[in-house]
Amino acid sequence: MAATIRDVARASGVHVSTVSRTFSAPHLVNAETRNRVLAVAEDLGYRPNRAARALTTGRTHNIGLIVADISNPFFPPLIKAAQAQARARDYHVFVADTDEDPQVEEELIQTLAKQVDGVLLCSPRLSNRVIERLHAEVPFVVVNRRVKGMPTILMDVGQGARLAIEHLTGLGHRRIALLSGPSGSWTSGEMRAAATAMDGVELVILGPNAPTERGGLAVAEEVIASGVTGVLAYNDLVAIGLIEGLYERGVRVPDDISVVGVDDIVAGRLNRPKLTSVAMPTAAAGRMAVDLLLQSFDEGATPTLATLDTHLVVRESTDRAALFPRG
Amino acid sequence: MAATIRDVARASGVHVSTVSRTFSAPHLVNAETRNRVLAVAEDLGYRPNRAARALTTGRTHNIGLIVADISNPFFPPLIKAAQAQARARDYHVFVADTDEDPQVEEELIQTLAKQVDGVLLCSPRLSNRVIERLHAEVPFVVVNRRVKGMPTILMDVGQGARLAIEHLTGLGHRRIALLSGPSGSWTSGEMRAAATAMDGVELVILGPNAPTERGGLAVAEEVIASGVTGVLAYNDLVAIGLIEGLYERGVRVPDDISVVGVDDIVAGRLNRPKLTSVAMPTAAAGRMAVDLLLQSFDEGATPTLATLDTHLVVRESTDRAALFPRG
DNA sequence: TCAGGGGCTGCAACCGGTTGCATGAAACAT
DNA sequence: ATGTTTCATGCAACCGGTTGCAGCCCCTGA
Repeated sequence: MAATIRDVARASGVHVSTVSRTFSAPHLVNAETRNRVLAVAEDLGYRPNRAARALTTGRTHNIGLIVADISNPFFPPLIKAAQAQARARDYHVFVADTDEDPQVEEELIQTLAKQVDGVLLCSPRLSNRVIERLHAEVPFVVVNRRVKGMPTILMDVGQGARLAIEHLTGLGHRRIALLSGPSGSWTSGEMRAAATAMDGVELVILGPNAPTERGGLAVAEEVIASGVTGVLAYNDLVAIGLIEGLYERGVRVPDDISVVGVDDIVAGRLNRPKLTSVAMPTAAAGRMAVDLLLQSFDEGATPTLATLDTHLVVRESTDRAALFPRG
Repeated sequence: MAATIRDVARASGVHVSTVSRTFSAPHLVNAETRNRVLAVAEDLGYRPNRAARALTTGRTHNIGLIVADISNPFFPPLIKAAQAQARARDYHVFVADTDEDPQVEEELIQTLAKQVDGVLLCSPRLSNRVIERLHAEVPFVVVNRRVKGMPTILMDVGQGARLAIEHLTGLGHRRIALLSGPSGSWTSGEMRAAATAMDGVELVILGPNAPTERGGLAVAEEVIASGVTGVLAYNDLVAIGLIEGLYERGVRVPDDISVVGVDDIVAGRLNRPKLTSVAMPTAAAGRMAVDLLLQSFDEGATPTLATLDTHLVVRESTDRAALFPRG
């Protein structure tokens, strides 16, 4: 149905190879010929068939983007940025959602591997060992996980955690809970490492928790029982769920307990109380991940490691510690 | 690098066509041979190359999914469901985001057209005329837009709007604002049509508004000026933004003004006040859209139209109309 | 005048599958 | 014993591009 390279060749009186070169190596063809071919192609509505091109070049011009859960508001800005960047580079993006299941994640990588030139692994739940094994099948860029020998983008959530805890101690909080995330999460580990390394804080670690508002709701009881006055939650969803759970039990935020989230998602900005949160540079990470991946195709470049800064956005969910904390 | 069909053929002592048939038409090959081939294939880690297959069959086994804005929480559950369903059917999904721009939407469809077997158009902003023209290039399933001659999935937001307004009038509200959405939005038109057709309501239509919390914030002033006591917003983001805007101006929800949203996104459930909202069956729509699309490949079936019910979830953002309305 | 070289184009093999047709063997009917 | 099916497999063309190689033309320098 659609015009092929041969149609264009016939209509413009040149050989198919000339048409091919007109598109993939324009400098090799005479300007006059090139223009004629382009005109005819335009006229016929010709577009190179990517499948055919992929067959000979071995390049699909597709990339895969694997996230734990599209519904987690942390990811869409990243996906959006990655997709826009890819499009600007003439690449298309397959998005896949693992439902937080490492098993599914592995399968997805396997099936995607032959379909794409590379994969963006965002906040993977797989172990490093498995990731390294799969790396033999397809190039990766890993976001928010440190895997040796692979291009990596990290958001410095350890720094963010420190800022959050300093903020809390600055408000007089001494006993602080850290709500950790899924066990496979690098982010969670970083937060924990940063938090435990800090002085002047009694740290209570609760979790692992599901990285959802449900996870926050579920841990509210424990938070109250732990006697803390400040909480750093794995992410904003957990923070929001926690606030809800506390509220249901008559504990108020920030009056009784201060809560800090991570990710600075829109919902947190709109919530009441507005959430104090560690902002993550997700859009920048998405763009950079795509560029790093494409770059890794061209050169046999040494894998880059980029660390992006995070910062604390103070809003209404944190306040001075109560003088007489609840028992 | 990776094993090809010829490697498998050589290693199992049969012709490539037999290997091919083993995978794509198993019933045509002797059980014994088939098992041998499968064993060898397994052994070599052979996986059919989709690009090559696409070249001869004309089927890519990919589908495109186009949404206005991935960051709009309405879409992720739909995307997630569609992607899971597609995967179950051995299809992969390209997700693309148009940034609410009809121009970009058209370009995306054009470039995606050759790469996929069909496209899911979710809440398109393009005109029906353009959609019909593009339909010549690639099969569509349209979600939340009525386009003749195409498989369509509608969420009955008109019914939802009626339920919302009945709910408000039942609480004593007489003068109600409808915050309309983007001009290309079918959903917005349906809501408007349903609302204007209702008796016993003084309807004030405001907009079009951007379908974001920013859009809601921006229209707060106008809402107050209009003297309404109840509001039906284009979606939850607008509703949340509006509540924020009203709050900034000292108008409280639901005490002074009642607000109903649409979509029933998670953020709305967590917001305070928790949002009364029209719930949309997004996940079901996503699954069904995929099935309708695949179905449209096989049979030259007459395009189906499916209408999915919506329902009202009453929470805290609506209450009895104030006896002495402001204004 | 002729060798050498650069610029442009054509030729044809190739990428990894699919599929209509031919072939051959076995099974069955007559 | 012969003709007819049926079943399984091989053969080879084809999908729509890409690319190494060869050939041609024309320009340059000796």
